[in-house]
Amino acid sequence: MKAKNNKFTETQQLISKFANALANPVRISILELLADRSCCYHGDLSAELPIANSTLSQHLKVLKDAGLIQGEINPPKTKYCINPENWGLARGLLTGFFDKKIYSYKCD
Amino acid sequence: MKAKNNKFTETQQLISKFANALANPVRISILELLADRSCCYHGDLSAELPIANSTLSQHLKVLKDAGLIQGEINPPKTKYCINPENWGLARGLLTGFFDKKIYSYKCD
DNA sequence: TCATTTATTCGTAAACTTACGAATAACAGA
DNA sequence: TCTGTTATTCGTAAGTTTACGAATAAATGA
Repeated sequence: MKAKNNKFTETQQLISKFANALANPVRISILELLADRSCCYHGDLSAELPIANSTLSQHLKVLKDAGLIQGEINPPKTKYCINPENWGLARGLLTGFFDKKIYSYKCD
Repeated sequence: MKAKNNKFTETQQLISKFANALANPVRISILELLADRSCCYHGDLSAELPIANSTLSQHLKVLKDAGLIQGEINPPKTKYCINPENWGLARGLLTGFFDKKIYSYKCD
């Protein structure tokens, strides 16, 4: 079945959704800081990153909408962490995508 | 050293660059079709994908600029294929990114 | 109650993305 | 040379992203 008829598979859409969340160096930094737990709070991240607070909130929203992180609001602070289930899903999908066999590497 | 001072590392920028190339389901489809060699030419891809030729050219350009594919022009046809070196680089970077240890999964 | 701290939302501007059809280019073959 | 085939580039429109500062919200502590 052609992509033309079905548009795109669920997997293709998920891969592109996760890739989109990773498609910005600020967000890569955020994920690294959260992953190694050197930051947990918005304020911690803000101190490390070269962007305004409001911009940071936007990036956190993108990551949250993609499901890669979760936030726990305890005003006036918000604690963030990696969402382990979706992190694993993203890893599996991306790994699977890149591990596919590439036939006939060279244009010939 | 803080990201704030250095802006971003080379690796962070590379990861986001590759992720950006993957951040669209059309481009995921293109890469899958090229990877399993069911398509090689612009025309083959065009027959499979629900977009105009000119839009396909744009997506191919994004993938080429990211280094994930290469094209060989033999007018009036153009043959495309995966760029194996950069494909391997992207796989390594993305895999490395996701394989990092996640400390203390849960917000607590 | 009022001020402080922390983070988000709002308003806005600039840049980028995605899409299309029309125009163009580049060669093969009649 | 003229025509047909294939793909790219151009021009354009609509929508999205990224960025900032100002305004707002939500609790704590004075």
